[in-house]
Amino acid sequence: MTAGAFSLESGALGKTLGESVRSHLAGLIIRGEFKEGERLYPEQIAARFGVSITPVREALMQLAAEGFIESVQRRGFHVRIPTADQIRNVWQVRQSLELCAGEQVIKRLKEGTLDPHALDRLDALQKAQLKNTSHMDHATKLELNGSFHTTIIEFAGNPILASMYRSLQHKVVGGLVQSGLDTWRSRVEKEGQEHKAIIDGLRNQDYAAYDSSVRTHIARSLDDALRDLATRQ
Amino acid sequence: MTAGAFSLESGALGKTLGESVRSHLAGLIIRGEFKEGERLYPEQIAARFGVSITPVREALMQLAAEGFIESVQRRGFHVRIPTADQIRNVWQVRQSLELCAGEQVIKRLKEGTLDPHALDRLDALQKAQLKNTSHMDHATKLELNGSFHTTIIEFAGNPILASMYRSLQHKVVGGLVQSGLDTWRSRVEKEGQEHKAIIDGLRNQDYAAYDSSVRTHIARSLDDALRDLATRQ
DNA sequence: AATGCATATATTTTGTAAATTATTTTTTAT
DNA sequence: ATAAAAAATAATTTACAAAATATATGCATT
Repeated sequence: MTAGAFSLESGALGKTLGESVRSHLAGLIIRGEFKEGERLYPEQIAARFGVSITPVREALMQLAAEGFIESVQRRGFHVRIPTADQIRNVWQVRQSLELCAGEQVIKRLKEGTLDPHALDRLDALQKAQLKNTSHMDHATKLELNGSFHTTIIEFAGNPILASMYRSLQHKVVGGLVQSGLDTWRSRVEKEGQEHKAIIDGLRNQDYAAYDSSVRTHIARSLDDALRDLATRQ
Repeated sequence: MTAGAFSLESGALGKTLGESVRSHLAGLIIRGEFKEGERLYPEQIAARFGVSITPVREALMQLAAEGFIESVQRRGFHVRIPTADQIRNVWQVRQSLELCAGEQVIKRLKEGTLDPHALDRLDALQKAQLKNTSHMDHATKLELNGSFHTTIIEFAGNPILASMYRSLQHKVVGGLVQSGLDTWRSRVEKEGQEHKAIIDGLRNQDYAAYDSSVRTHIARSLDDALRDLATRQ
């Protein structure tokens, strides 16, 4: 009877309260609303959202399982601060999964399970990235960049691979840093060329070419990520 | 079946109740105590363990996040029934991660970060697998088999890779089937040879050889897994 | 007087029980 | 036989209680 008294905005359609809290918090973390290493107090969050502690706790544990935040026994939840080694490790696995995806995409192209026109979406993404970089906020730029890789992963047609890749991305959201615009612009150029090489590898169904362009791209991307991390300190 | 008391306190030092319940349940699932697709009722489990529902729910959600079981909104928790496609997908990612690990292990051997004697542990595991297969229960056999691959993953020195590999293994525990002893014996022979080839690839620091022996092994292993699945229906 | 240890207190996490909400099944009426 | 309504079942959430940890305070010792 006292139902619907709370005002936890946005699509709470058939979702549980814990789920709503989870997606809200994930959004806040991605937007960098919390400082790195900041502790998240269930009680405060509960008060902020106008719900009790249980669903908040549920959400926090879920986020910890997904790698968004870190949970220490009896010592609460903290926003992850990835170390250089962790970033290297994530990039290493990322490379492995992207190689796996490409191998699969090429296989599917060859056996006709995947329409070659699907690759046009990659072209579109690559071009969208090259223009309009100035009036985009950090989150959008990162999202656009991420979409390119996520799309390739999706084309592999392996949901388990996709979910693994996603959870990998979550592990570093706390470490993504706002780079200066000048830095960004030169990066976009390189990234554009590298992405183009990756698309070509897929389109020509040439795994060797795909393999080497992915490795080049990942290596450069790792360098940038490590540089960003060092800048923050 | 016996509604006897489960001693959760055993060695529960520093662990929370939810954690104890989680590991107990994980053990039960691995041992095949639950039927495939069986629904897990929090209330029943709580009664069985003599605790309240909250820690049980916590454990179930944790297990769902790890891929042990499946959770459907408002419809409870179920033991996963992997489909043939899911098994294929898992094996595909498994292969990718094992290739990544091997590449890293060889790199570490070359740069001297990993002692070549570490590989002796793989020899030991391989030999242990070949003998004493008759008086081992299913779980032990699977564990021994799994250890071989897990050890290689560990040698890569990438905790994130290791945790991904682990969660991948969880995704199929519900689908592991008790094979007949005769079937098993012939399998062990093949597996032994394949594992030997994999070790050789690493020891010779020959990635191409490692790559092809892993692919051969995974392909054969996938065939067996799919055959097991088909046997059950 | 300063430092280290021990105890006490306050804060936070974890666990319980009960209430609420959603879903499924059964019953009843058309 | 079908559809609607009510009851039963089970998941979710809340509020409250307990357990555990960190922090602060005080006393003793050097």
